[in-house]
Amino acid sequence: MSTSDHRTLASPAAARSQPRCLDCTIRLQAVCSHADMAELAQLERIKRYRSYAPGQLIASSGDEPALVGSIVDGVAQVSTLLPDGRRQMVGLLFPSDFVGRPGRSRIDHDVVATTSVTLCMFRKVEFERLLQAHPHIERRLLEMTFDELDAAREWMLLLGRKTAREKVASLLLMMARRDAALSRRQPWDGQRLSLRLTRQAIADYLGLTIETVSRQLGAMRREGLLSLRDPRSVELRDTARLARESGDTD
Amino acid sequence: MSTSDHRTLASPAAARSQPRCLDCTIRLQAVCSHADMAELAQLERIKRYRSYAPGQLIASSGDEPALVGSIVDGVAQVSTLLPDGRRQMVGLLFPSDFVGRPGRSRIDHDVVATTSVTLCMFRKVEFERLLQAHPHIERRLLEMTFDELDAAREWMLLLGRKTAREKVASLLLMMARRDAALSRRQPWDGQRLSLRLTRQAIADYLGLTIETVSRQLGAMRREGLLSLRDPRSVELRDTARLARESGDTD
DNA sequence: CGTCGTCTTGATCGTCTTCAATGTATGTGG
DNA sequence: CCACATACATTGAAGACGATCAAGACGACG
Repeated sequence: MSTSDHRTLASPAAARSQPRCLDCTIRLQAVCSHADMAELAQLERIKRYRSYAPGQLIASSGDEPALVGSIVDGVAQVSTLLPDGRRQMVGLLFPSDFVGRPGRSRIDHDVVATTSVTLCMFRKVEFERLLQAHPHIERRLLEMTFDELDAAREWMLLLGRKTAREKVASLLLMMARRDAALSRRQPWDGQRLSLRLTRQAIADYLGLTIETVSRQLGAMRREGLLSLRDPRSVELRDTARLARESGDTD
Repeated sequence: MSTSDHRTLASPAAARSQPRCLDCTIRLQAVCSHADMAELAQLERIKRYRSYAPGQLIASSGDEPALVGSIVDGVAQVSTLLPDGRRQMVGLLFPSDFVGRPGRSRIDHDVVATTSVTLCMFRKVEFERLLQAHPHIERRLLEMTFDELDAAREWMLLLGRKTAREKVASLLLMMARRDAALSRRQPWDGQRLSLRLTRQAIADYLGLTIETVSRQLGAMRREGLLSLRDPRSVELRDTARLARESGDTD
C-alpha cells in the first residue's frame, strides 16, 4: 500500500535563463506549437521560467493556482490521494506537457517534480485571454487534452485488468518507447533506461506495492528479460518477450 | 475475468423526429451549450438524429468514423479490450456527453449502447469546419474534455487503490449522485436507483469479476446498506454509511 | 416444458499484500 | 576514519482478498 509522504512546498528556485521561443526545445510539441510569429511574440512577452528541485511540490490538491505552463525539462508526477493515505499516480508529465487548467480554478491532484523540472509559465488570467484571442493555441490545447485522456484510459485498462507482471512490463515498454522515439526508433535489445522513479512512485503508478514491483523486476532479471545496472537503471535484454509479457499483444 | 462479447453492428434505426435545438433537452449542457443563435441555426442545418438499440455497437475500435455527436437520450459504454478478451470500461456516457474526436481519425475504443440511445450527430468534417469558425463551441468541447479527463483520473484511483467493497460503494454513490443532481439534491435514504448495467458491465467498469460484484451487493443487502428490488434496481438504505464505505471520506 | 441469459452462491486456489528482517548507498558528526 | 542515521530497495514467510471453477436459481420467451 502506498504511503502518504509529505513533501516540502518551498518556493521555486530563481528563474534560469529563458531561451527565446524560437530556440525552445519543446517548440514543436508544446501548447505553443501551432502558434504563428505574432502569437509567439505575445507568449514571449508574458512567459517566465521557474525551476523545481526533485521532490518539490509544483501544485497541491485544493490549490487555486494562478499559473499554468509547459514542462521544458524534467519529469513531474500527478497523483491523487485517498483520505487514509493510499496514493495513485494518474499521470506522468514529460517535456512539452502542459500543467494547469485554463478556465478552472481548483485543482484536485498533487503535482510533484520527479527530477529537476523547469517550467515555462504564464499567469493563468493572461493565458486565458490569449486563448480567447488565438484559437491556434486553444486548438492545440484540445489536441493535447485528447492525448492525455487517451493515456488515462490506456492506464485504466492496465490498472483494472493487468497482472503485476504485465503492469511492470507495460511501464518499462512505455518508457522504452518514449526514449526510443526521441531518435525515431523502436525499443531495441540493449537499450538502457533510466527509470527516474523510485520504487514507491512506480508502485503508485501501477497500483501495486513496492515489494511486488521489486519482486517482478527481480524475476525479470533472473529470467534474462533485463538487467538492473542499479535499482533505477535498466538494460533491456529481450524486448520482444517483454512486449509479449505486457499483455497488449498475443 | 471479463468476457469478450461480440455484439452486432447493425445499422441504426431510422432517425426519430428531431426537436429544434431551442427545445432540446440537453441544450444547456451539451457541446452546443455556449452557442449563440447564429451558431445554433448552423447546427440545426447539419444535425441528424440516430437511434441505437441496447447492446448495439455505436463505434468499434479501429473504425474511422465519419460522424461525431451528442448523446440526447440513453446511456452508452466506452470500453477497451486486451487481445485475450479481458475488457475494461473506460467511460460511461450520459445525455449531453459527446461521442467522437474532432481532429482525430481512428478511435481505439468500442462504444456500445447500454440502453436505447439517441444521438444528435454531425458529419465529422462539417463539425470540424464549424469548430474552426465558432470558438464558442470549441471552448465548450475543451471544457467537456477536461471533465472527462478528471472522471478518468478519479476512476484510475478507484481501479488502482480501492477494495472490491469500496469500488461497488463508489459506483452506487456515483450513480445516486447523478440521479439526485437532476432534482438538485444529494443522495437520500430510500432513493431508488436503476443500474441499467448488467453485472458484467459493472464488473468491467470496476475491474472485478461478476461473482465479486454479486457477492458485494449481496453482503451490502444483508448488512442493511441497501435492498435489491431486482438485480438491476437498488434502493439505498444508508447513504451515510455507503459514503464511508466508498473510501473517499474518513 | 425446455432453453437461454443473467445472477447468485459455494468451495478452492493463487496472486498480491502485509509484516518483518536484511541489505545497500549516501551523508553526518564525533 | 568510523559509528550511526536515513532513505531506498530487496527478500522471506504468512495471510487475505479476489479470481476461478462449478452448480444451481430465476425469469423471459419460444
